Amino acid sequence: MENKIISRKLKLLSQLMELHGENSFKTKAVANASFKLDKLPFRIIDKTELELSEQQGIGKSTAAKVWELLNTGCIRELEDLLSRTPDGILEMLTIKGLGPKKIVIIWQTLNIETIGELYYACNENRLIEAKGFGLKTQEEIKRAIEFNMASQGFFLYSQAEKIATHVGKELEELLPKDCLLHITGDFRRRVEILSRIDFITTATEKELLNGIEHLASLIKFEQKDGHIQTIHESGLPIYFFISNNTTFQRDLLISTGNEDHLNLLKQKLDGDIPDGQDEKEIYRKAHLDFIEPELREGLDEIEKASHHTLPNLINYTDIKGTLHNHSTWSDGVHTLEEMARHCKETLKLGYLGICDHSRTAVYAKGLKDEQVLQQWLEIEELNKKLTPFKIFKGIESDILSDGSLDYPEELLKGFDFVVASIHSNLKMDEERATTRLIKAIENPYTTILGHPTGRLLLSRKGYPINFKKVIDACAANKVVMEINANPLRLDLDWRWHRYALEKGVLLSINPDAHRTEGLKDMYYGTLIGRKGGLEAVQCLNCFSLEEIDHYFKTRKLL
DNA sequence: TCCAGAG
DNA sequence: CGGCCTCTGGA
Repeated sequence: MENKIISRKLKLLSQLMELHGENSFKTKAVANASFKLDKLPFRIIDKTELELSEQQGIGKSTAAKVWELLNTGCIRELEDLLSRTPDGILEMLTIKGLGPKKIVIIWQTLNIETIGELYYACNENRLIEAKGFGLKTQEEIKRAIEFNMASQGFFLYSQAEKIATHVGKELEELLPKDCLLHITGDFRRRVEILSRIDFITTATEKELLNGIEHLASLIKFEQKDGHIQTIHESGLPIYFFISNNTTFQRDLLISTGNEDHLNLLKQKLDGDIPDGQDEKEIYRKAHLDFIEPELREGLDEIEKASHHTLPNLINYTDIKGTLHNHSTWSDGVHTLEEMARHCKETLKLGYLGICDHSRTAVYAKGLKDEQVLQQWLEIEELNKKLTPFKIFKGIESDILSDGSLDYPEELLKGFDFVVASIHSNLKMDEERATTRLIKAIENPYTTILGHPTGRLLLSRKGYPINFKKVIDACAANKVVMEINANPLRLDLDWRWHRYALEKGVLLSINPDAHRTEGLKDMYYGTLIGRKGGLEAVQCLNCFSLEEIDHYFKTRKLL
């Protein structure tokens, strides 16, 4: 990913050089080299240094040639040019529809240097003045910019978590020992995408400011009424709310929110929210059971808390195994054995479901029919070696456009379980996408419906589906729904967990891991499952090895 | 991932 | 009209 962006940048820079009338041989050399870089494993350590690896079948001579091209003077000129190139120009590369060539044209003819100016030009109908741009392209670019703006300023929970942990730890050291510092706000409620992080503290404003000033990662700060606003170097705003020892628990609860939840809570209390020893006591004063922060969304949680029917939320330690993972058989990074040993030895899990891509997914080296049989042999061998740990024979079978799975029945029969998911033809309307999914759900060999909407948070909207119909179909056909635990997906969305659970649908927290480290993503899946109200007993991979083995076997007999 | 085809 | 750039969709 990063490689691609860098090589596109190099391409852009070489275009710019051409326009600036630099030595054309060198320009060509750089253009050539940067073109080849698309295919090379490389990494820029700083602006002047490239690291070329000899692995992955790239010959030494090719590597050396590229290295030389980029090292003999070209880099210096590039660097020079880079310093003269407005930041906005490079940023334009992030807009869909704009590559190096087009950006240079826009820059040269319209003198546009930032995305803002570009957007403005689109609105003023000026972009069509540039050669090669028509009304249609102008509209496309405008739409692309709008999409970028909409997702800009938002961060994935997983990204925010890294920042929050880091800042929290560092700041704790800088504040007086007896100070409380607690994460709060949307983050505490485990909202999947965030526009800022909130902390609350009992430190005084002076102590807090002093601490913040010593944190190099917080680039600017502003004092507001009752809180301090800062911006982390990543661009994520961090707010610090100042509380005190007497009202801390109440302030924590209020800053955690959300607004709907607080309003419902106030109704229960006939007025304002009181203070307490801890949040539990505050809820008790409202005659409510303690409500976990992730459930505080103003949905049915207050109701349930008053009837003592809140779910007993799942914990990460409830997870007994993992389903839906990839290996080197398809597009994974680690071998089946490495994945299995990691599960068994490092994560102490009882089983691993391996679900490499199926034959339609050529792009992901999907398994051909006979490869499936070979993989089964390897699984059987490994199972002997690793017992009592067990690898389940699974497959992530593509749901074709008409809703069918892409292996013949005789082969599907042989799997312990089948994850069915959509990877192609994502642009269906709601009706067609829904019937496509339902047909796959009705397939007797489908055990789990994989990432139901195909969304990628902050970058791709999923295909539109009728959630109720899809969930009902899963209930009717005893199909488990995946909570894809990849922090970019978290799909099924937590807002639909309750409905699915009420219908008796089991959920499964699946990491969709393509490498051993990816298995940890089940942590994010657990958090979002908690937010959705998931209990361990309703989660397929919280089943013990014996239970899940039995589940797969009896399910197939039905 | 790669290629043909469209805009 | 051909060539060019970039995106899309199918395999």
